[in-house]
Amino acid sequence: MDSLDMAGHLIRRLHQQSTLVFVQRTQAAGFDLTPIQFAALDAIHNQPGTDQARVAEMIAYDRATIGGVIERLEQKGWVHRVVSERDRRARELSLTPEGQRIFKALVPVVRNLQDDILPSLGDADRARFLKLARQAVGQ
Amino acid sequence: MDSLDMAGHLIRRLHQQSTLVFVQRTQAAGFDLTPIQFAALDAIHNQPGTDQARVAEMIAYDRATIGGVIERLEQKGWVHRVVSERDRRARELSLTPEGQRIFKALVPVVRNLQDDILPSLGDADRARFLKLARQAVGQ
DNA sequence: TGCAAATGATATCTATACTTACTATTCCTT
DNA sequence: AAGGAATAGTAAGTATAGATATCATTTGCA
Repeated sequence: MDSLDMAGHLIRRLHQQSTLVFVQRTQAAGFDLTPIQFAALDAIHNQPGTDQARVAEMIAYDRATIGGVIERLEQKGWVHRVVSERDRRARELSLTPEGQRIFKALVPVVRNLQDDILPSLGDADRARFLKLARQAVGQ
Repeated sequence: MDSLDMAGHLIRRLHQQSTLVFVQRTQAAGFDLTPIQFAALDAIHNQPGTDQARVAEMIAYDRATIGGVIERLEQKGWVHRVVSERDRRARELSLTPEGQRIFKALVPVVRNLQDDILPSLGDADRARFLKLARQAVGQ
């Protein structure tokens, strides 16, 4: 029995590889952010005015951790956070002009690094893998 | 462009799912440990007398974090850690009798939960996915 | 043989990631 | 309209995860 050959371990390795490639490639392009920060930017870009709980839902994240992620995006000056008038519990999120600019510049970089996350798979195998992955996460 | 449909994000979701299933299923069986703690136990079981740097290598982990993982296993009383006589920088690791017992009891539990990590894939698709994953991590 | 390079481990720092508990606010039902 | 349930967010705690720096020890080479 080899625990290193099981689903759990293989997926952990993939995640490791994925995060590493994301950070290295975006840094090489002159940016400083993590994959989850990008996912949050993307969610806010698609749904301006949304709140943290909605962002967490969209990117399949927990409510507790998203606060810190958004806070770091706010500190970078990419995200604006204001208390909602509709619901004073909630904070409405939007990209700042700087955030808009950064996000637009990031999109092609992030798109291009996807293939490098699975470098030892050919195009057909990669497409096959992604299709199965999509199915596995129920999407 | 939908960042949620890209390789990086799908892999993060898989990792999330994988960790959740591992913890839930092992807890249901009466154990309290994380996937990485199990991987470390497995490595030490396979190579008794090895040191932390070797364990980190075996399970593709970084040297800095493995110290904490092993320390928690030591606190649980599952791993014994002694300064090596060959090389006083290194600490030789081995499973305690309790650790041996726990590991043996864990093996079937961990093996059985693997399929639940990818529940929406049929047997054939799961095998296909794992083969591609193995290839992707260069194994 | 001496000393620089390499190695094992720890410490520190940042950032996920999730759980539980708590506060503030809103919703819903009677 | 009142009050309990539900929801948004934060706080605290534990555990990865990795980068970088430091310390002790060992190795290898001039």
